[in-house]
Amino acid sequence: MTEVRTRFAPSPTGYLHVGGIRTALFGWLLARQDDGQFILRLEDTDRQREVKEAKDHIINSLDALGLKYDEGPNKGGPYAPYIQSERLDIYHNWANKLISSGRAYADPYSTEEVQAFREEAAKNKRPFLYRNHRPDNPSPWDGSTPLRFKSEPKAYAWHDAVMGELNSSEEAIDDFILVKSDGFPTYNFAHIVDDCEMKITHILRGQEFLPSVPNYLNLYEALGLTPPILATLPHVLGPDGKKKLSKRDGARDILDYIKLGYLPEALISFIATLGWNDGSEQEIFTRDELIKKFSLDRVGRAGAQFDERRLNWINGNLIRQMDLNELYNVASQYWPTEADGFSDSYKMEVLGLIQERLKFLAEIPELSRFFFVDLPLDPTLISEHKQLSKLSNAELKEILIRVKSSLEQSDYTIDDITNRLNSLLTDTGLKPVVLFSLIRIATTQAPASPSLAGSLSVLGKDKVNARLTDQINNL
RNA sequence: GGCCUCAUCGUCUAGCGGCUAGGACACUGGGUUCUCAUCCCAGCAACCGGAGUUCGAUUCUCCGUGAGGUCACCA
Repeated sequence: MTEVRTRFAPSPTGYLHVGGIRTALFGWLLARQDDGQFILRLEDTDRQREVKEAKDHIINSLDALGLKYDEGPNKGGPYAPYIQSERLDIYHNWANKLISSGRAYADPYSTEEVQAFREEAAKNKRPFLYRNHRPDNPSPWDGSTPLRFKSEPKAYAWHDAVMGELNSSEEAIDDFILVKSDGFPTYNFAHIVDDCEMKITHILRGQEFLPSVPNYLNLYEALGLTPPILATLPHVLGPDGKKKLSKRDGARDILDYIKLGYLPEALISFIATLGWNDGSEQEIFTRDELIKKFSLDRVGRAGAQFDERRLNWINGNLIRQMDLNELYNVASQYWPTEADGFSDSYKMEVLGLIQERLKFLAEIPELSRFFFVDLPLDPTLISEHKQLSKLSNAELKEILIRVKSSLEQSDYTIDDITNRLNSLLTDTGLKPVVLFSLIRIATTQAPASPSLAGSLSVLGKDKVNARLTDQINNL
């Protein structure tokens, strides 16, 4: 058995979204689990749509997710170059083979003429097939016109590693363009040549290519090649649950998720389980588990809707499981500017308190700001509180004064603060909802915060005192 | 319109002839001395329709229906 060689072959026309990454991930998993090779190949044969920065952006995206490729641009390998625009002579060699075997010919028609054929077919409600207009005696190809494949229409039945047994009728076969008049090959031609040259064993790609597969099979035959294993991945659907996820409809750049503080491991697990599972009731998989367990025949055949809420759950789950030091390291760029100048140990304590409520790292500022800066007094926190609003300012003030005098004597360990809070509860006879809510509001001025004793302990005596005083003076 | 693919809770899915159709996310209710969150418990919620095969169909077959994809000198 030859080693597994999979490839991810995006065209550098923009960023990568969840759908594209999933194709890359599955190929990567296949290669890793078999100790094979994962290849990145850039399919830049459309010079109009090419975006300059896209190449680096794609490479950065794979890198951010830890999907390292063994061969590809910036890396090299035994079948370099891995950028199609640098392989033009290879495609022309293969094209010449087809010309000599009589399986390719110069397209004699202008774009307008072909368009006219197409419209005529549409008017007659007939499917348009270029081969119905195939010229009898085409002139030799001089490269100034498209080179077309001379197809041999027939029905096909083939096996797809995901979809199972597929078949097509001869209407699916047509004379498609191999080489464009600008000398660049089409995807339809170039990918077949490259996959052969690069010894690719599995082709993974989206469902949108399914209607073209019969044409590819026809071309493989004309070239005398055995097709690799074909695997068609169903689309990842957008939020509406119907159409495939697309940049046009606002699909997010995968790097945006990274910037928001989604962990690569969470993204990997989430994306892998979009259409795949191992049959057990496990919900989250580590990278190693995926490598061990992934298989194409357990990939679902229906499109899967992309649901960010599930991603949030996975990410929050992994954040909670992380060791605090480890979390602190990955969180370093997410602190609010107000945190500048605070010590690592202080920030680490803050992080420890908010860890369990983070869904993604970019939430750190809103959840932690009051630990670093005194927020302005917000009277509505009291006036709109269903219990506190019943008390007069004088009563509130009296309670806070007692709190303050007790806490002034605390050593500010969590245990001591907890004990003092409990004593205050019995001494004042107040219900927890009244006493604790008041203290929390006075010391944070935030609608939500971590546990009271923990927050007070981290804030420290000076800040707590000052904030209590401020609240008392403004009642 | 032709060709192709798909179809289980709102969402991701398990199921590969016999199950009270399972799990998770989300949602709702309750508990954990304040809030938000975590955690625990409970609840809500699905086999697109119709034939056929079979003792028995979510599962197999066919026909519908619905959804999507594709019919480029884009990939």
